[in-house]
Amino acid sequence: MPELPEVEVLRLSLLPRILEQRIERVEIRSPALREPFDRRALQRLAGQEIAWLRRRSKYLLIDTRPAEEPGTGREHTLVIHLGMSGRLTLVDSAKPPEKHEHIAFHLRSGQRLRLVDPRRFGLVFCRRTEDLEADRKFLHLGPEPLESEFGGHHLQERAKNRRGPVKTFLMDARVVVGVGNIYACESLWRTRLHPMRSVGRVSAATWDRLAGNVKTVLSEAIGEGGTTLNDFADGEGNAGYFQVSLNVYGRDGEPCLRCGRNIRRRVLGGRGTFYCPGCQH
DNA sequence: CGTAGACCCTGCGCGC
DNA sequence: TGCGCGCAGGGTCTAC
Repeated sequence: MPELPEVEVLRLSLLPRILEQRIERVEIRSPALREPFDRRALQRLAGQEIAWLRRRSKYLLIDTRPAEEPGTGREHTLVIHLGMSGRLTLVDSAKPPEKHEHIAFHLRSGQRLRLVDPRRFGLVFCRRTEDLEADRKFLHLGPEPLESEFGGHHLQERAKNRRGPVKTFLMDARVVVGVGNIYACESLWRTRLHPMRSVGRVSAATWDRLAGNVKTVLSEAIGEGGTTLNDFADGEGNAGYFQVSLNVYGRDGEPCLRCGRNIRRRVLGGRGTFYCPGCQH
């Protein structure tokens, strides 16, 4: 479900609704997602209040602080990754749990923030806020694509001494974070760049255009509330609209909107890859 | 070191 | 209506 825009949309929708809320109780309903829940660490969030919401890569970061005695250095951060099928929504606490509801944070408002994730590729853990950056999950991540440090020059530098198709490269979180399968396909289409093109045979000008298109596609998707294919929803359960703006993803066999040739699908790095054989080179 | 492939898991839509 | 198959927006680990 979620690439960077979906997580950002979720962050923005949840922020005004849970900020300053006290977490009264942590309800762990399953033993594990992608990794086992650390119950003790997660239970430390009970009694904390939500200080801010951040996003790094496709991780949603919920910063908390002690509801009493603030500034004592006991700030914790709840880290949530939605995997492929995760949905994080705010519902009334009286509402009965849904199938695959693995964890819920009961708030003072009488609502609970719950994670529903059928495929269980998601991840939830808790860290001291000050230890977060050093965590293995974050240590080797590339820059945020919407920050100024990301651009054509960065891509070109990282492509040195590397081989392989440009699409796989673009989806490598050590190169740049947040670009998943949908937005990689869309960015390459806009750049007229073939997903199989070797990274060693991409010009500086093309790296520039690609980086620019990554920024454009992601920004537009955030503006449209994300892409809802099956199940994405923001914190209130609202679907996104960017799927109507998709130019190649999922359009296998349909004519290219730019040149009319039929869009093709092939598997690259184990993922369905959509491109136009007529105008992507 | 970088790269390719397997794997984790459930649900859905399709063809038969 | 039911069954089996292929497919799915992510990341990590292993073998080479």
